[in-house]
Amino acid sequence: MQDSDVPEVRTLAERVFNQLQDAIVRGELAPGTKITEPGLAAAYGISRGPLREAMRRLETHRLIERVPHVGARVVKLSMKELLELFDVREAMESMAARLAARHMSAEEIAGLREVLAVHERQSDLSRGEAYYQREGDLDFHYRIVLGSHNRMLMTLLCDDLYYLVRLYRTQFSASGARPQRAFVEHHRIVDAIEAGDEELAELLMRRHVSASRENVAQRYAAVLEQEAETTVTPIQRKSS
Amino acid sequence: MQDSDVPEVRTLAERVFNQLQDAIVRGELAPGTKITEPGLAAAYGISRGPLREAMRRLETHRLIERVPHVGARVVKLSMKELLELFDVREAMESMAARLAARHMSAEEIAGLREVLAVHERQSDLSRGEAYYQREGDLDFHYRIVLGSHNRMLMTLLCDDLYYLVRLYRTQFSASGARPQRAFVEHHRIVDAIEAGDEELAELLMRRHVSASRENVAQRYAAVLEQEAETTVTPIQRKSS
DNA sequence: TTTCTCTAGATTGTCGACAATGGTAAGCAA
DNA sequence: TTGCTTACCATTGTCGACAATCTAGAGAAA
Repeated sequence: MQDSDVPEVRTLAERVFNQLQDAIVRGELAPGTKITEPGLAAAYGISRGPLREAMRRLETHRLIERVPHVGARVVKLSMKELLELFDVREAMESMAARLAARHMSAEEIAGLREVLAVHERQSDLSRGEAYYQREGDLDFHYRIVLGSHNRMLMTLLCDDLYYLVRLYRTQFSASGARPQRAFVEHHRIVDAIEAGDEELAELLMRRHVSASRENVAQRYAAVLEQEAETTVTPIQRKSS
Repeated sequence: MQDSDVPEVRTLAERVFNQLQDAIVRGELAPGTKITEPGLAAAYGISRGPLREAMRRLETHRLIERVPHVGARVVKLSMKELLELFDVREAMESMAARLAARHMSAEEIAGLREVLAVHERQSDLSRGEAYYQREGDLDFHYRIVLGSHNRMLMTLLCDDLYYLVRLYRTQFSASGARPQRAFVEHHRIVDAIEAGDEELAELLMRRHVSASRENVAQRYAAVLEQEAETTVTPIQRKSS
């Protein structure tokens, strides 16, 4: 309550890191944009010292890529990397679901159910609006990871990978596109967790992530096909 | 061959980061040691700028812990965190084994077999000497991760977690303590990979890591019991 | 004797300037 | 015209100094 304009972050570098992270994830800094230290330092009104620290943190979060003595640029995400990300998520989130089934308290499970209810209500209100749904989806996965009570898993997934997931979603502007199926799967996962059935929770989460992956891969193949039709004669528009 | 004294690393910060990483993993910097920036900067003969960058990288690798305006200290590892690490490894390495069974080339598999052969030979020479064996063990897991052909998995496991694994091994000075069983399991895993049997490779790797975890947990319980006997009267040796 | 406060020291955060490296484009030769 | 050389400029890497913050210890009051 008392941290309205009192800086809740203790250091300049941290504040700038958060701002930059937000700007990148929201797409305000386009992928591939070159980042120059004096430029950004001036833009945010700070020195290059804290800015470099913020950039270093962005690099470890894989939001920018740096090469020594050359510079940094916002990550340009490839479909190959997106599919890699799904494999990692499948491995870690299925483990998280297993641990959640083992460790989650009744209160945590109730909170999880609440998230699903809110999720469902909003989806009723705006069926085509994917934004809330996606945030709700991330919220769901987020809470299960927290329920694993495994701090290392939490850090890896919530602090590192989920920002990448959001970035992918904005860059490919790809909605989940399978809302009702995801609903059902989410509920089944919570059921398994509540029953304390570790094996089932793990299996269901694994299928859930895997299905998302297949969905993305399929749509990607479709896009590729479409692009192949429109770019069979790319020479004619090579240069002006 | 030509990089004898020509710096293979492009920047001071990177070199110091590597040196510090080594010092911590080898135990030269004891866990819990307070890190002061002026002190280390003087020790390595560099300014605080590059040193802070190196420390930031160490922090993201979880080798040191920092709190703003207070300072940094070498991580003090708890058994709870070690067990958490095993859970994460189980999740990611089993996925790596699955992908390795799908993607590894004949050359890579041959190299993997070679590692096992060297491993076995050294173990014959010095049965009690756990050092080579452990390095060989890490080499084995390392190569399977590489065989997954998943860059994100490689970064997460090889660049981040494996340094922690080494740190745990030096801090707890705990050898694997189940050499012959690990041998057999390693061979079975390679067999499954060579056969392209994804499911089996994943399952075997999962059991392999899980068995390691149980081994550690069991020995930890034994240590706890032993400590309970010897530390019922801890006051007498409180200070010198 | 114990506890609280306050001061002093040290440490971290931030800044501006200098040195080193890489990219770029102009100029020259073939 | 094309290819290479070279000089310039922008950007990154590094350094030392100042400001903000925290910790420890001395001293006073209960």
